[in-house]
Amino acid sequence: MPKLGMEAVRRRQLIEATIDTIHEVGFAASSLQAIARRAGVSPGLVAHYFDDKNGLLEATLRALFDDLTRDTVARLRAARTPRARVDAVIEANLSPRQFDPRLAKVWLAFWAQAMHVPSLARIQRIYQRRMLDNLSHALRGLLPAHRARELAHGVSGLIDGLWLRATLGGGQPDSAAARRLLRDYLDAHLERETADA
Amino acid sequence: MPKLGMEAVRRRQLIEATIDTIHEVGFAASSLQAIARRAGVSPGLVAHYFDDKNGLLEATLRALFDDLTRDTVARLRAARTPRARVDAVIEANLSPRQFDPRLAKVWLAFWAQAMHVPSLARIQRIYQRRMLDNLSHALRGLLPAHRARELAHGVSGLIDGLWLRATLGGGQPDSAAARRLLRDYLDAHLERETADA
Amino acid sequence: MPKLGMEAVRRRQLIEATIDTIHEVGFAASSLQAIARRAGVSPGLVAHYFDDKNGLLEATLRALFDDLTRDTVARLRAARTPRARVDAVIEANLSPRQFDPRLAKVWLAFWAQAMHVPSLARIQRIYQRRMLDNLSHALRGLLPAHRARELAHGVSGLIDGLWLRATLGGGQPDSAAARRLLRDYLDAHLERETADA
Amino acid sequence: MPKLGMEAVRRRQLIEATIDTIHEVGFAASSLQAIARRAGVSPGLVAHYFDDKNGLLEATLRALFDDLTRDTVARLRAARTPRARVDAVIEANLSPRQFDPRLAKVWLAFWAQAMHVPSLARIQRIYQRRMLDNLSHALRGLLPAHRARELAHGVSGLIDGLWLRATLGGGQPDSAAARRLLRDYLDAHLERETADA
DNA sequence: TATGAATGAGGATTCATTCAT
DNA sequence: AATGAATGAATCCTCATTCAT
Repeated sequence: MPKLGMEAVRRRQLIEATIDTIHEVGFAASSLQAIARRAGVSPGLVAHYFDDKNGLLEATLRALFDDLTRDTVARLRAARTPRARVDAVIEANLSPRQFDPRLAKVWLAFWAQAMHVPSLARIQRIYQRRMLDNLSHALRGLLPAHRARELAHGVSGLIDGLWLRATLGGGQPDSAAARRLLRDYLDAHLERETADA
Repeated sequence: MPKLGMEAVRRRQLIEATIDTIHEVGFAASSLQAIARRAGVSPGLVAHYFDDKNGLLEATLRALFDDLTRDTVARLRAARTPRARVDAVIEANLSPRQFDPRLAKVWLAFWAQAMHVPSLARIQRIYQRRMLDNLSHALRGLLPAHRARELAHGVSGLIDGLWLRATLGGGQPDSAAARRLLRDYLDAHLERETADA
Repeated sequence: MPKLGMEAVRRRQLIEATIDTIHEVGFAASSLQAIARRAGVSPGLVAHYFDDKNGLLEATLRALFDDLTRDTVARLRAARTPRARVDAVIEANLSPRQFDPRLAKVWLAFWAQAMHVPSLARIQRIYQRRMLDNLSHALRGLLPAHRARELAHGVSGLIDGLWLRATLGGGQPDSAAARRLLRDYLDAHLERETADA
Repeated sequence: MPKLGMEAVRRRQLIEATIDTIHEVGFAASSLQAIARRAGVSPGLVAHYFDDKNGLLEATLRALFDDLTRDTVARLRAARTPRARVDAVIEANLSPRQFDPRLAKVWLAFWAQAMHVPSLARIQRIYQRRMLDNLSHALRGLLPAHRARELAHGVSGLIDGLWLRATLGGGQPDSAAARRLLRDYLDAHLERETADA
């Protein structure tokens, strides 16, 4: 059975199984055995590819994160105006994909765990920082620096909060409603700033 | 020589120990033995007062929740205008107490766990629903019903999001900054609605 | 089932089971499960009384050591002359009990292990040092200090070597033969020293 | 591109890695993967050359043993008198090489293990028997047969005991001191036997 | 010849829970 | 009311071994 180049396949397989398992039984009940069974491999194989359970968890969070990053980067690259760049960040983070319970529950489980596992905390901080920076930078095309920074905090807070409530609450508000609320939020604040000037 | 009122004392003792333990080692590593040791009682005692581990966890979340509810109710009772009632909800949910890592981390751990434990999910849904209702109701004094509902979603999302980012991110933004952002958010939207009229 | 004061009983029970297990299957194959099964208790109980496997092993070696120490002390106390004190040490260390394969194999397994486990190495060093000191001290009643020290090295070496060969070799020489060889060794050297003078 | 004579190289490589590993982490912790890693080969290769772990261990002990045998034979061949032959055996078994911790610890680990592994026990018995025979034979040139046999037991016991204490005890007595003690032992006993006659 | 993939059993340990006292 | 003894299942992980390439 041992074919060459299995590594990439097996890693992907195990990461997907980890996501599915956490989704179904929760973080605390996600044992290596359960994950391996779902992936259709023996539990010992995890050590072969990820050293230990923590290695697998870290790789899984990183995979989620990289996926979101790729989406964000693609949307940013296509945006031509400051406002379009702000919208790009919002669209990426509140896309239907991010509201898919399979992924959303896993993200949340990792956020809770990150507070006690350094390797996860590192990834989490990068996520948080990057969203803020992307928004700040885009908003600086529309507002003075300190106002841009402040509004970036508001936007990222609203993004995460709406996503959190949807994830916890069983779908309300959904992706579309969340994006609408964010557009409103932006419109209200940008109009106001303009009026001030 | 059973002392009177021992029950309340012991229950409080164990709930506090649960909070401290989750705060320090995380949800997954919070064993009954660890909690009992911290409370200075034997592990068997948990069964006596809470049936089993889940009972203790549920009681702990409920204690956190009741505390927040009491604070909210008190502030609402003191409010005299619709806007003051909205502010009361915001103040309660973004008070420095809610930013205390000892409590915040535990809340978050419970939110993540709630998705897989019905008894916790029930409390979580009540929390989410109640905040929305309180805000909706207050805002209906200022806006048409459907706009009030929508703004309530925004406000509660922003509350939870700012709190989440602060909890995960090590204190930024803090309680005061979060409340300022919410006041801004309200001002911007209420001005706009008024201008529309 | 849980009676008070079980601790001493259980500890003894588990230590005896450890000795029997190492005797029968060797150190490397002595799993906690095997030991617990032989003691008639569940594997989890080991943690209750000895923290972990190492704690049990350490307690076992210490029990062997204390037993030998008690025997040695009793014999030394009864000895009235320097030569009698030397003989006491020899008798204790080469008594039939020390040639009992059940104990001898376990001692040897521990000596081998001690080189890699600090907690065992400490006990081993005390054993080695104490035999040497007891012999040196007794011989100083018969010889000048530096000769006493040297002869003590020879006697303790011969004690351990004869015991080792008997343990490894299936009984040859036995306790009686070993003690005879040591008497000869002492006689030859003491005569010689006296003749020198 | 299979190189010629690869077999001997690989076998030697693996045996050396086994010795180093046992020396560093002890017998119980010496896994095949650890040994293979140190040898710079894959774990599967062990099966190729030694069938299984036990085969590798047996080959390692045999290598140690053959080395000692070669040294002993060479010294015996050079000896011209009975006493010189006795000294040859002592010199070989108490040479500085035998006090090198790298080898000494491994010998001891094997002795302990031999009591439970027949293939090792066989080698161990040959070692023990051969030393005794070599000494007996040489001493029969100086003493009556039954006295020669008895003294041979003493000498071999003292050899093993001094070596054991040095190995366990961190260097005391060392090779030179041990050989001196054995010379003394022989002198004292031979003088005495001669005087008796 | 040699590798790396893969297994599955077995290791120590921890855990929630139960129960006699 | 409260304890400490005890269990047995489940945890993660490591191991010797096998096999296709």
